[in-house]
Amino acid sequence: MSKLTLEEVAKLAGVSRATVSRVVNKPERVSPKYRERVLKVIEETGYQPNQAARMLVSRRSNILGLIIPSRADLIFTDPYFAALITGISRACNMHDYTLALFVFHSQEEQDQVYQRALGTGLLDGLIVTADKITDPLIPQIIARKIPAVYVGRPLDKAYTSFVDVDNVAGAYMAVSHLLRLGYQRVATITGPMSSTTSMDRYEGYTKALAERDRSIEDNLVVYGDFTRDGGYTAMRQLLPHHPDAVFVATDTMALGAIQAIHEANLTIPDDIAIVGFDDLSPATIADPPLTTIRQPVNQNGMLAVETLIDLLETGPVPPRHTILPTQLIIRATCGAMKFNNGNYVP
Amino acid sequence: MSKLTLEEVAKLAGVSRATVSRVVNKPERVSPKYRERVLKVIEETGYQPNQAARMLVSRRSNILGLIIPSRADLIFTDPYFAALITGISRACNMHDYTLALFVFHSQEEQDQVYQRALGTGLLDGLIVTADKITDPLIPQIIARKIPAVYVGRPLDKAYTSFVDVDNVAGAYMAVSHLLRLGYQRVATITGPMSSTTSMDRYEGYTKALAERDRSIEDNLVVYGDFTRDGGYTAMRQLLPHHPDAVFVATDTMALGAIQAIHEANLTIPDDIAIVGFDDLSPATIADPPLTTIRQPVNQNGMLAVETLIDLLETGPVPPRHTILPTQLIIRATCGAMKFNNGNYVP
DNA sequence: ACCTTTTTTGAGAGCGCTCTATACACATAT
DNA sequence: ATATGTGTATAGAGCGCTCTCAAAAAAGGT
Repeated sequence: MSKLTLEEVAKLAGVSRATVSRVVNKPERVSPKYRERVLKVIEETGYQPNQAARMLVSRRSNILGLIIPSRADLIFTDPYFAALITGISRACNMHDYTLALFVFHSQEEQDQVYQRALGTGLLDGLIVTADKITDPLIPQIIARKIPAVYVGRPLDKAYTSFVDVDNVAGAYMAVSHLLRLGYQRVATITGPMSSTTSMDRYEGYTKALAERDRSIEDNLVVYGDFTRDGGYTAMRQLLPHHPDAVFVATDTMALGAIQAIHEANLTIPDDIAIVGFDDLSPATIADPPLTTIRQPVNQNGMLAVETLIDLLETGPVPPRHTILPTQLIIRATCGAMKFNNGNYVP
Repeated sequence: MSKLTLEEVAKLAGVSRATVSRVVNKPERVSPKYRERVLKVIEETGYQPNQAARMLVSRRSNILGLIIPSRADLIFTDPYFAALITGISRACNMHDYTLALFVFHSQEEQDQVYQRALGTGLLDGLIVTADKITDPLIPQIIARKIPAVYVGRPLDKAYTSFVDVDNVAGAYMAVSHLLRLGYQRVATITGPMSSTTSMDRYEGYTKALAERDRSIEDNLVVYGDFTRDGGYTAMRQLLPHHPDAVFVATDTMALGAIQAIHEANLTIPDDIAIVGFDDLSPATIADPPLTTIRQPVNQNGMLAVETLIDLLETGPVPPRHTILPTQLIIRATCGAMKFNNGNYVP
């Protein structure tokens, strides 16, 4: 059996190459008679067009790249990325795009990986998690005019499209909830301040306090690093300053904080109340179950892909920004339940 | 600035297209004089060859596909896959291959995803997690003669290359350890028996018992599903039959089992001892810390990639099988520590 | 100095596809 | 009967690269 090409199929169907191409790409533009005949041959031979040839002329690969500029070992253990990748891959499947994954495991790998992702013209577009605001990646993407959508707000709004959740509002909601419940010394464990996500959540914290004329006490603000261990360490720093409630910027860190609180023989929420952020698996596994801010991570991922595909198909357009809402999920760690027979009415 | 092609670079360097191509691909076959000149132009212009054109003629894409035939939501929350993907992506980076990810979220998506992965000729080769032994994927891959390496032993050894850990030996080690410590009623929570991994671990369990002339008690064998909840449910089924030790086929399930034991107001290891399998994050997070079998997941992933690349470069060769060893990691749940002032000497 | 061998360069074909421009039916209008 | 239009098929160019093969240049031998 000779190599199965368009040419071959055309010969077998007794039509020209172009006709077969049309049957494959825009079947409605071929008369039913020929279309049937060609489809039959395709069916029989199991013909599938060569991607490379197709890419070469059409300049489209139907491959999207996902770049996650964080250390790979952190990425895959973090339930946030798990949910995000799930959403992204799902949307890719839905739209018949293939997903290529770009992560690096060391600083040295970074350049080489970026090169591969940006340089080869292999990818139609890029989804980038806008993790570190100083990452050299974003300027490169802009300079090369590669279609990209960021997950999370990058600093540069003018030249970038992104999808994000309303972190400020979410954090504000969390802290307001604690204040409303009467807590006096509301602390926060933030993420690394090199990410806009952390910045925004911190802003929500300050906003909620400011709105009630509370001042920010420096001792009650500790910087974490998004990991469980980081949350643990941060909480231990916080304990000597006797917070009666803590807004922890991620559920994963909250898990560490809870451990630190338990080890100090304090109870949650009676001695210290906790509100987290994310509402992913750690929130329900936590003991007691975590009051938290739910963010639609999965949906965010899907939306990023859909935005990107839209950008791809409609050509250069002004950057598009989508902000999804968050939601307060009340469980046991904020203490709201105990005020009202286990039913909290805001 | 006109389109940056080989042609263009050749013109700027005052050489032929072929020479530039040679500089890019096999620089040692070009005289230093020309090589320098061409490299300089490449440097200045930032030229990068078009992947599509390259693929078309060389029939190589430098893209590997990773197919994980499990529900996507399970994959990304499972620390096993986290470690595996980390290893795989790392090896891909090292060898300058791009990784494309193929997962599906529903049964309907499956076919379409397989089609995309197998049909388009886009991929040089495939890494497949040999999860479900009945998956239609493997026969398809064999039929199409697509270079592939499986992670985990597939049923068909004759036509497949794979890397795996020695699950039989690992499980045997775990159960022997428990028996040596004197436990009388050693139960097991297995994985789903549709996977060779689960089959092998169960075989190790039976082998250890048989070797000591213990019979397998049906009540002490419960089938789990690799999830934490599954482990919890399985343990609750087991409790009425009073096991004094349990070999749980994965750490994640062990987490659920531990929860069930605690809820029954039993203590670990005094009332029931536990040995897990994997030694990934759940093992150290567990309370008490989990005695388990360490398997080199990360390394396994890297090895899979390296085997595949080797296959790709050396052409059709007989299938290659690699089995990595496992290791017993003694922590608190097996009770070994308490026999000897916290120091276990086997 | 000339011929042979070896190394290096260049010309040209062609990978499999898409797409534009052109040719060709066939139906309808003149 | 010829002109006009409409839909549909084909011819042919070309996407950017690699690779073979022949030509040219350099090196070595007598």
